[in-house]
Amino acid sequence: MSPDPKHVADAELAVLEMLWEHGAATIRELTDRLYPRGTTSHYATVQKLLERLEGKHCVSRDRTGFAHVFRPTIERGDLVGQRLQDVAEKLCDGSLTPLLMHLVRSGRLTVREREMLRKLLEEPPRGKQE
Amino acid sequence: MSPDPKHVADAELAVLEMLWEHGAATIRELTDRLYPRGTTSHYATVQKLLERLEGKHCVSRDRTGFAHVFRPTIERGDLVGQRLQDVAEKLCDGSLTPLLMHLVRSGRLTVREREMLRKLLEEPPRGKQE
DNA sequence: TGACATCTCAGACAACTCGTCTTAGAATCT
DNA sequence: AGATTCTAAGACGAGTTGTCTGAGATGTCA
Repeated sequence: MSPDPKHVADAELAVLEMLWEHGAATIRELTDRLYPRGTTSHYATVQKLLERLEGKHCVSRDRTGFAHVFRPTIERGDLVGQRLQDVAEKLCDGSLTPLLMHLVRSGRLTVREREMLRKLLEEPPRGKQE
Repeated sequence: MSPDPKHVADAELAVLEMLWEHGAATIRELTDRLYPRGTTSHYATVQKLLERLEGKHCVSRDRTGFAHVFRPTIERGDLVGQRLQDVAEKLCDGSLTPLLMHLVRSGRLTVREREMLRKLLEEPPRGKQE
């Protein structure tokens, strides 16, 4: 569906974080948060970043009002999944297994986290069959 | 100690893959593998990629012979770890746990992978081995 | 020994990304 | 009307990436 999951740059991500936190916001609101005491330039920067995020289908733009209102169209988890997939494709022939191995081995999980993971693994057998 | 884990680009990665596969090789050998029927330009390309990989401390160069011999100084797993850490830092406040959670929850794992993960979670009671 | 092949080294080059910034003009407010 | 705030369009420098050129050193061989 989404034709091209393009990479989200750092400054773009900072804007996205703000949107995740607030749900919806105008350029002005985002600028005030990201660059307190921000100048016209900063405003334009946020504007450009949002334009690019829109092009990457990461935010939606409501053009009905005077000032457009932006909303995130993806969640943090989506981005995480996309990046993990990237790593797997570039380094592991597309397989997520090596990532799993690495995470479990060097992720240094607490007892609590291990327990939670074990529970997660019991529940849904709705993975791919293969 | 390693001052800057710089990002390894795609073409550089292709060279690294060859080195992982063969252990050690000259520019000529790598060029012949990567660009069969390669021209002088391709040779120079591989040369430049190796130079950059050396700068990123991903390969070592043996200058004793006429033709230098290159060897990988990192493994695939190191690169995987580095990239996972990148994702964690950019998106999850530096913690690797959310990545693991995401993999388990997102249903992209095969039954086989879930089984492996379950086993991994049983085994080591605590701590890292060395 | 001289011709020639192969190597290293240094750097140019275009395309692209990224964060920033300027300008022009339209819509809104007081 | 005049000042403010918005959108839209694009320029800009810096950095990365993959490719390529040329010069000069070192090797091989008739």
